[in-house]
Amino acid sequence: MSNYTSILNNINNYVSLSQVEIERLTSIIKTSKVKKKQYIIQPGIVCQSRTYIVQGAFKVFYLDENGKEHTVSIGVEDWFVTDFYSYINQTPAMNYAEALEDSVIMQMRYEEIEPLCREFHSLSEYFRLTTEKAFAFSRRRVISNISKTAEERYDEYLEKYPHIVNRVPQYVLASYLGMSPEFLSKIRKLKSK
Amino acid sequence: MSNYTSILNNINNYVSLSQVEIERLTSIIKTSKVKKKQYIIQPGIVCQSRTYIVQGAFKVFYLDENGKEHTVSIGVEDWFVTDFYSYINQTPAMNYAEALEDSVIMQMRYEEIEPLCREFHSLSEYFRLTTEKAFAFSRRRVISNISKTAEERYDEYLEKYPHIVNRVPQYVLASYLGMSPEFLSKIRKLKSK
DNA sequence: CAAATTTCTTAATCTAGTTCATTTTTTTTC
DNA sequence: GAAAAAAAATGAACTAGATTAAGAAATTTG
Repeated sequence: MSNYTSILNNINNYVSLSQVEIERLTSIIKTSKVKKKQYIIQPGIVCQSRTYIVQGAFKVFYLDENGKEHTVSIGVEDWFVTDFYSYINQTPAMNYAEALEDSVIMQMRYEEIEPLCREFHSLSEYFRLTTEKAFAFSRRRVISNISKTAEERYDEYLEKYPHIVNRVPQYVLASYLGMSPEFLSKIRKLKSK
Repeated sequence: MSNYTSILNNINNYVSLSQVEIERLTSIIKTSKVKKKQYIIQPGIVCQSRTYIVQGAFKVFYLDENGKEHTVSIGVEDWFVTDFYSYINQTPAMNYAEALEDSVIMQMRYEEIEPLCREFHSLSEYFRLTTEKAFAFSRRRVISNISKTAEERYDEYLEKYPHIVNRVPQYVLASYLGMSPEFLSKIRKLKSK
């Protein structure tokens, strides 16, 4: 039933897998459909899998002591959604991951994919290279957060992810960018003039 | 002359290297002493190496259009200092990395360590696992930045890195935490009462 | 160890961005 | 497709934190 084209193409951008590796990898991948508003990660529960988005969109967020929502990340097709802290330490998650649209995901469980990384060098390389990229990207976000104004952060996002801006609710984007939804609304109004 | 104990111990926390792997790795490691205030990374120049801190401390920062300094990261013994974005893409760096103390570092050049990662599975695993950890940590910092007050961020740092707080200039820490030095001074005064 | 330089403190003023409350618009649901 | 629910807009009042400026303390350097 499953079509692995999309994830295998992604992997192929970084390393090449042998036929055996492909078979072993796809054998542990579990494909599923997730309805909008459904959670795939929840606080208190260990994040068991690396989740690749085949189709759809997700937000990762957490609720602070005041019940206020903070968007940690936004992901669409061809991205991974994971509560990394929970996943690598195999400790209960702090965050939710919620489908923003009806989605299709492919999941690899920790107990299966980690041994596979230890077994297959190229798989290890794939995750090394992609995580290095994600890390570099995260650093850039930190830099924006500590040194740019709200408007500059919005502009930056607009330029970098024009295809995502209008796909997620505005309050989710505002929270991702570290500002109130009212303020983002104000910024947008200013721009539209 | 060089003593590799420290970096090899670090690696040993994640994977075990064979004698051959150790020899090949140490053969490409270049040890050097860096005087306080010296730069090991500079804007416009490609970040050529992964740099491991054997002894000392570094700050990574960049200067914005107004010449204002923003601390991207602070590193001490047993940490890596790298402008990751520049390193992985082998494009000119945006940041400076400057020694905060007289330091001893071990460097592995991109052209040498990357092939070694492709050759040796355990080395690839080592960098995969440590980068995953660094990434999870960076995510946490993003969360703090978007959802916590300046005081909460300081408290968090104080709890997490009590040994670093008094080792770096206060204005560097303030900038790392995304606040003005004056405001950090105010927070500290409040606490001391 | 004195002079120079760098870092830290303090206080007054200012502003980018928040909060709160209400209304309008859009989306979802039955 | 009407009613309910969720999201967005608007504006007024407020505040966390920035900026500026000047003096005090600490550190570095010859």
